[in-house]
Amino acid sequence: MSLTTPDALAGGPLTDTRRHLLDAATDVFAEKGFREATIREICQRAGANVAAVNYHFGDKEGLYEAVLTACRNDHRNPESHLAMDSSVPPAIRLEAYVRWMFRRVLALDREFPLGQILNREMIEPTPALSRVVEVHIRPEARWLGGLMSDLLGPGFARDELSRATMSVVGQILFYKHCSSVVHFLDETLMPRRDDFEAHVRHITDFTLAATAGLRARREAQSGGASAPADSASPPPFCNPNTPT
Amino acid sequence: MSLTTPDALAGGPLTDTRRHLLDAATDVFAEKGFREATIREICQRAGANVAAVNYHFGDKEGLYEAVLTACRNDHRNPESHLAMDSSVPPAIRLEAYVRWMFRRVLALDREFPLGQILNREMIEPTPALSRVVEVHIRPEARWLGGLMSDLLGPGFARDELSRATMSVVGQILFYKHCSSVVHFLDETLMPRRDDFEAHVRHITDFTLAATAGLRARREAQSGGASAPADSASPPPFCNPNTPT
DNA sequence: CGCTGTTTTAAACTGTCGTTTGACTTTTTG
DNA sequence: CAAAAAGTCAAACGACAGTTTAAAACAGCG
Repeated sequence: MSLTTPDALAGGPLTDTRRHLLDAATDVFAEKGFREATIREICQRAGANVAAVNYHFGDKEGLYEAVLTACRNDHRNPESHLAMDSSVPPAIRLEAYVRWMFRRVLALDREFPLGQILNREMIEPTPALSRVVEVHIRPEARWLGGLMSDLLGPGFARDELSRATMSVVGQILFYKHCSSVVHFLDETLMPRRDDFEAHVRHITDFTLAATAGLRARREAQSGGASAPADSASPPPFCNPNTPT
Repeated sequence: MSLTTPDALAGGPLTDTRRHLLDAATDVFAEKGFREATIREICQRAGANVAAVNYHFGDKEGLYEAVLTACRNDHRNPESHLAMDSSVPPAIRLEAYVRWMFRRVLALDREFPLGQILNREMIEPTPALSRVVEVHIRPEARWLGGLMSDLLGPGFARDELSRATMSVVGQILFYKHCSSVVHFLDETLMPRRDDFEAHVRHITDFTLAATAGLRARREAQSGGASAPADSASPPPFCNPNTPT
């Protein structure tokens, strides 16, 4: 299996064509997904030969993995910092998170293609799904689960917490995964730059109203009854292979 | 352009091979989507020759459209009737609708492939998207918008109503569009037959708590202020081309 | 039976995409 | 400087998918 390729799997030196290929591949994979992206288009955008991908990265999958390795999540975003700041009230953190994720999902910031690649990976998973989940999705899901726990208060089981978390991201991802249908139904329904904040406020308010209502009901129910041992149950979205 | 095909666009007589092709194509399109479905597999399942599709339906798109024409929505479902019954309280109708849509989305009933085809059409639209939206999606969206209006009460503008409606279907569709990620994150989170009702109840409760909270806030706000002319604004998800 | 129109069939055609090849050029290095 | 290694390039290969073709099989009917 020792091919002529120099360092197909390792990072290797970032020569010019390597960089150009990585940049072009990042854009094309984000725009079209792994399957619909063609090596020919990537090489054309990179100004390289068709054989360059196989030479530098082994094959198409190797290039895709290299793109995933090169992409870093956008944690320098101020919304991200606000959402992560545990000294901020949960309602404010939720709004900051919704705004942050919504921006990434809708690709309102052009210079951040990882969000698009993650979306593609959800709809049409590739062999790199496990890495994508462990590196990018699971940490964020666990964090959001903690925030939802703060909003809902005690007395909720692990799966109830998980479902509430998924209700939040479901509202956001809907606009990405169903964008063609939404656009066709009524193009004014699709978030634009001028009404983006109204969408953020709706999803935040909808979620806050829901959690407040569920919390009030749970507190009224467990007024005298014994609450389930929630603090003993593991937090949601744990890695089952990492028993930490 | 007069080909040798008998009645490529019209329905034509339902000979044996036609029926077998339609049945096989329905299954394959539902399982793999338009793009990944291959004519060769459809013909193999139908026990027909590869040229049969082009002879009977013109091309792959013609077969797809014929499948869409042959598929009818499942309005004989008891949950559908309960949801549509305007004499039933809105909260009950919402729960019935969530159960109905969830079952279609998750394909818990094997004998109803249209739901899968609709899902594929959202993620990867084909030229048949406009027909699919007008025939199947828009009527249901408008109906659900009316139900959300009942839940939210007066005083909500058209786009607020639309966003609330999309918050509901977003929660449901999430499990379909992100099934691979959810399965990988924690396979116990994916709805199964034994905890399906718990998911239905969560989405229903989450939505009911949200609408109740938003309604209470709106009623408190517009205690003395003038409410916007909501009854004059058109209902959500109207067809902009049909000014009825 | 023989003719006609319809349906079926095996095979080939066309285009695309990932990959490989072998010659050529550039860079590194002893 | 010259040999070796690394990189580039045009061209082709092999697989696959949608479509077409032309001959064969079949049906109805005088």
